[in-house]
Amino acid sequence: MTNRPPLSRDRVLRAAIELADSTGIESLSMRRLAQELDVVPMALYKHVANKDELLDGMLDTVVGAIEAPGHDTDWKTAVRRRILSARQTMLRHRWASRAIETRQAPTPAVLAYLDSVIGMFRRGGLSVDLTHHVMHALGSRVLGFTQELYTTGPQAGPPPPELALAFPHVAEVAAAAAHENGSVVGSGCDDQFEFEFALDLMLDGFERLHEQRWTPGRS
Amino acid sequence: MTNRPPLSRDRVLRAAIELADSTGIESLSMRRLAQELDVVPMALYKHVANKDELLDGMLDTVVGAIEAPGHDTDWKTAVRRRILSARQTMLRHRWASRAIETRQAPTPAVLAYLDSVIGMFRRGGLSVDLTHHVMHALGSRVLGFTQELYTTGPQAGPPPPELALAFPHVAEVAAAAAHENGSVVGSGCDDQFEFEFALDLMLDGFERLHEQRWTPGRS
DNA sequence: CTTGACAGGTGTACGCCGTACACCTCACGC
DNA sequence: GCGTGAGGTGTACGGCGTACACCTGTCAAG
Repeated sequence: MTNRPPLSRDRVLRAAIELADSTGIESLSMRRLAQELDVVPMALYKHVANKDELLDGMLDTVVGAIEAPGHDTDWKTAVRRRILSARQTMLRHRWASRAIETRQAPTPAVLAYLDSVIGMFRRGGLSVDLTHHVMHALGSRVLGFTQELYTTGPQAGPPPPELALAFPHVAEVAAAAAHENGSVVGSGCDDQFEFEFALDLMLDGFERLHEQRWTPGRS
Repeated sequence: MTNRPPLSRDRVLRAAIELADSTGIESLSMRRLAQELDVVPMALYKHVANKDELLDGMLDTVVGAIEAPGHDTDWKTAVRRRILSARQTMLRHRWASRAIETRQAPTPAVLAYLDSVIGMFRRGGLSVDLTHHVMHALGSRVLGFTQELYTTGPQAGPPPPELALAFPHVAEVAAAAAHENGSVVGSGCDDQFEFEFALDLMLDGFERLHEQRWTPGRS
């Protein structure tokens, strides 16, 4: 009827992100999104496979937009900058953190982001083992919010080779995790160990702050 | 028809938890739950107000079941035990962590649990300020998983008095947070500060581990 | 014993959701 | 001129939460 611009996967994703930003992820429905695009609901399915795939696409778009800082400093401030940058992105799209946790498998953009952060630790000289546990300790704080990111799915021990090429740092850490505990088969990391690693790290930090009479003025 | 035991709020909650445990929270519907209880869907509404209230009830039930350890040790091991105990509970009900994050207001049982953990820090001598930031740093790790627990809702500055009576430690920390930043009105804590506090705490911990050549053998 | 109130289970119906499937339309290469 | 395929449409189905009117059995008051 009206002369509206033709749909495209990109336009669909963009509109979906905008809609989720403004009205919340829970009220993002295919029908509502179609209406926003002045189109019949089924038209969307010519551009995204289904709602899950739509969410994956939205997530990949926003995570892919996290800006990467330069590598011109020490690993600690580089990581700090990258994570705070991720946080800014996540604050702009508050539905994203929940959506990431809900997905069962990380999207390529999330994997790429993790790979880049792991790379920072490795370039800083941290061992593969330490880097692995450090990532668990950060949890989803690495993405600018807080929650368990590495769900212990039934993934096999060794990573498939094509993943190793695309995300070398992820693959390296995953391989080390598979070796560290005795069995080659199995989920690869000891959840309980990771949890206690992070917990003790924080409790030790709290204790240190307490002993040195920490006050809000200076961390 | 058959002589089945009469419904009750408790039986409904119990069945809902069992169903969520076995088939996942996403496939827990009022209709499915009613069918499990051999009852017509609308019968449930005589015992729970609606699905949200059902979820709150389920959450309160499982969080209320976290066992409280004795106070016969230092604060650090006491907190450690309590959190690991919470983790065991959360692992038994894997839907619970996601559900807690989804709720907008913490249920009474969650508040009571937070209050007890805050009490441990305070009894250990940590200042109100430090305790406040420490709770933010722990995030939802304090409940045995990882994610942001203290959503920055539009809550007013000073806590209502009845809350102060029921959860004195929560109230104390909330009051301190309201004072710490200049304005009495407003959300009470500086999200960015809390995030960086926790992030730096962990990065400092990582650095310390790296410098002392940490290996998986000993934390 | 009658009655009437009330707690608790029922049946129907509405508006939302995701999406399968058949269809229409129209630009474009042959 | 015509097939073909990309892209938008219309209808329909099964599932969801739940409003609302209804029925039924229990039990205290009269």
